[in-house]
Amino acid sequence: MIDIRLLREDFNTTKTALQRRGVETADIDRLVFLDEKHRRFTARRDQLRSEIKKLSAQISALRRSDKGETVDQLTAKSKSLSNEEKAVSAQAESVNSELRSLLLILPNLPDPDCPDGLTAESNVIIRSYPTRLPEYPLHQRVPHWDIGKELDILDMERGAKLSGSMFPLYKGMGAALVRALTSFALDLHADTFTEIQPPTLVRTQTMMGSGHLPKFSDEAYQVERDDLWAIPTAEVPLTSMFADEILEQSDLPILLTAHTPCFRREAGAAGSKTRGLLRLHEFNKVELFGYVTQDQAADVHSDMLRRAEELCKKLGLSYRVLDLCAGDMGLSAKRTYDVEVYAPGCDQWLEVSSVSWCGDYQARRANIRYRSADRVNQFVHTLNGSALAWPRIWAALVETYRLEDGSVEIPQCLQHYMRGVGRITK
RNA sequence: GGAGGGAUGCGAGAGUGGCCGAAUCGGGCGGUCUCGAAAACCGCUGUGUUGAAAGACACCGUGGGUUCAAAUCCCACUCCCUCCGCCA
Repeated sequence: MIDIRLLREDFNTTKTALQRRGVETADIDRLVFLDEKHRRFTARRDQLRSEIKKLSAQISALRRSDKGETVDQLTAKSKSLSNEEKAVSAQAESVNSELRSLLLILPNLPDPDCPDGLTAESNVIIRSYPTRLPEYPLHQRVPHWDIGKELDILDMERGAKLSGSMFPLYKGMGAALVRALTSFALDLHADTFTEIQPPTLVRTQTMMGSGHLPKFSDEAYQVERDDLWAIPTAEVPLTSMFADEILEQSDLPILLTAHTPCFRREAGAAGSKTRGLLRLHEFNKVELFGYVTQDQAADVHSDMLRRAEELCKKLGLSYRVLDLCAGDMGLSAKRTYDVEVYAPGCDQWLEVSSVSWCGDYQARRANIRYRSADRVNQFVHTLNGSALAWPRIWAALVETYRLEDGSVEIPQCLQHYMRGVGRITK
């Protein structure tokens, strides 16, 4: 969440920034109103508590000198103050809880450099690789769901039998391909990122830390019986890994990578954009994550983006990078770059990575700080990015590498991870 | 799943109703001493909210309750440890 003091101390700038993200004026005004009210109540409450404390001390002292009636008098007075304190506390608490719930669904302030706009149409393509989309011959114009069936490496029907639509089942070299991609990526990141294998079912509190709750509860699978949630991305456990901790500045940056399954309900999604592997309830992804100081954020952000792009390049896929506009970014982000690969078979650009700098928004929620050199505690900055989400890569790969005879070539860099197999044939 | 034990500041660990936000030791930081270091000695050293400041208030696993007053008493929960059972 954002620091409420920004609204208090620099109202106009903050309001304008929030409006760029599509926040209603009425909500902003409500926040300011509640903040003032909350401070009034807590001030009164603290004043009452202070008086009660003083009376208690007097009672304690008088008890020893045995002044019965004075003690009774003071006790009665303290009792009535105590009752008032309870009432005021309750009011303060109720205002606080409304304030907090509003704050928890309020988006982060966008980076000033991030493009204006409220919808995906305003996202800016900042580069394409290769600069011009190559010509794809007819044999590369077959969608991956057909290729998967033809080569018997993807069985969406049986996946659906087990779990419903949008749950894929990879088979044979199809399954090996996902595993190869994972190993390839993790090995590539291992130079600077520490590999983590986190739990994939997490507490409500953990989902709150990254910003996935309370606003997006409809998007997540919930294990109600045990009060756990299936993670929609490794970002969730990685964000809360250091929750409620104070790190040393010398520990930073902390750079992590994790391969996990990701679960998304994708409520309401249906139609041509969901065929095959385009949109799934469960998929695998390698994630990059960073805890950094404010000064380190920009470098780590561009390094993560570079890594996502590097993977696309090494896999020989056409891709482009988008600078997301203020209104299209996720709740927690200040600046986001998306990487999209081109899938010639289904003729679509597929988002395979989203690299975000979240400032101190998540750190504030999860209470993650570091002791700076001048011994002042500050919130860390967090960054996350996929590198990469495999099903769409899988799709783009089999479509791009399909040969005239219907077989699919395996890119050189992956063959080592696939027992040396260079081609998937019928 | 059953039985028991525990949770206090950076770490260890006292504290069972009233100057306890918390003894003591260790660690860290600063100083004295030293050519320098070690040792010794002295001092400082939790987090947050609010306030211009002085200050005030909150926090002793979490949430409730009792009381004029709770780290301390009561209730519920969570986590950790030990033993038994079960198990990839």
